[in-house]
Amino acid sequence: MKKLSDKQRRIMKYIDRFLSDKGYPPSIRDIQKGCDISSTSVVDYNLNILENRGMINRHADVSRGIQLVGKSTSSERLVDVPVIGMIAAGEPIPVPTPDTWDIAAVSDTMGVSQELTQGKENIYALRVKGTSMIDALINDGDILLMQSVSSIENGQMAAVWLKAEKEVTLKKVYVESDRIRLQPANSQMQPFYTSRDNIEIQGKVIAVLRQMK
Amino acid sequence: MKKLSDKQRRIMKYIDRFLSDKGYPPSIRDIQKGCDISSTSVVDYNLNILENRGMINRHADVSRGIQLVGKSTSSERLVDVPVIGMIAAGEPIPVPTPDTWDIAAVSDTMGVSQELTQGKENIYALRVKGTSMIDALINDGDILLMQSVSSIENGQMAAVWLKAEKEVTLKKVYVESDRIRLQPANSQMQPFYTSRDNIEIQGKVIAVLRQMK
DNA sequence: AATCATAGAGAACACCTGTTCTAACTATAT
DNA sequence: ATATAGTTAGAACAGGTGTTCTCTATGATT
Repeated sequence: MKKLSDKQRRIMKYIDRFLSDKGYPPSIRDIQKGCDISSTSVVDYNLNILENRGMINRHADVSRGIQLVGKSTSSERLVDVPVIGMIAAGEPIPVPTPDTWDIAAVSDTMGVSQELTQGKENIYALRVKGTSMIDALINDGDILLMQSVSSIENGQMAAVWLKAEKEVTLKKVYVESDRIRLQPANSQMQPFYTSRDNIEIQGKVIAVLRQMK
Repeated sequence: MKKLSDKQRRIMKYIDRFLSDKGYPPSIRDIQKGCDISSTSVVDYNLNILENRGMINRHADVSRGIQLVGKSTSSERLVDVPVIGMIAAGEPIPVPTPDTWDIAAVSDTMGVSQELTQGKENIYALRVKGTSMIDALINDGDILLMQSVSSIENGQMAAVWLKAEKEVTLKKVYVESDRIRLQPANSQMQPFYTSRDNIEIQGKVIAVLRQMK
């Protein structure tokens, strides 16, 4: 794929800015003026190239019928996730309640790109308190994106409640013939074994976010 | 504020669906057909009401010049960040070039919530290759959000190139009287000391993203 | 020098589209 | 019944807008 010309890049940029600025796409003549191009036909010419490259979609005979591909109309790329509480070693994690999913009823939410949630449903977030999950490469203050699920597949990272030990831990869960193997994310560390009825899956870990101060 | 009429609600819904469907706003006549309204003037009439109520913005004499208010802000909450390469222990990290910041010219980008970048400029992303940064609680496959800066403050996490050792490491950097202290994020681990002219700050770490499979 | 692909200029056409005007039709209150 | 405000119909106008056509310019290749 050949590189875009300078003019084509300017046009892409202009459409993008115009769109997020005004909420509707520019006309050919808007682009002409905005990018300082001499003729509408030149704009048309370059738009056709951009369409062939798959950068935009054009709708014939529709005024301002330009669509930026990949920019799936803004709001769908951002998901609001409820932050329902803390997670710490010694206490069970907060469980999502029915009105957790009603963003309007939740006090604390955070915006997350859909690339991160992969379009999954029933996502919530937890703040990590304490350094007890260092072995999962998770630090104090990190944020966990969790999915509320009834069961998980082998090898997936989950928040697991250990009944006997009365603590929650983040591990990759493997069901073996007669026991459960809990494997830390840090592969240098040893797995932990326990019985099937000592554990309770509290949620599946989708992603970890850490923000530096 | 009086309630919207049934027709006005239908129009709002139609504009919303049309917009997220096609990426550009509907014309008056699109709305007329889509909402089964008898005349363009009726559409115009109701659009004026919706504008007075602050539900939409209209731009005079601009075809498809309808803007849904409230929807425009969501795109501003998402930032597109260029992913400019890999980071591994034994090699210097890719350096942002002038056209790195031109999203249209970069092949790989990812959407990130502005809550994460805190509105900072000059943000780029790196994929982590290998497990050499376990001591910074960073795993293979993680994504680093970096900021291109000329200097950093004491205690901030940075990607540091160690000239003598010929490797890059992620540490909190402290300038002490006669030496540099590099402190791992994992507080259980020992700091590393080196001389001032053995290091080269390659970027400031803004955030870490980890996605589970 | 001749050829060809790529890019640009300018103008004109035909349709799209916002706007406006007039007239008629409700519904409610007087 | 009368008046008034709110809503609807239909048509027509003027300018916006995508498209197309012809001609020109540039630059690499033969």
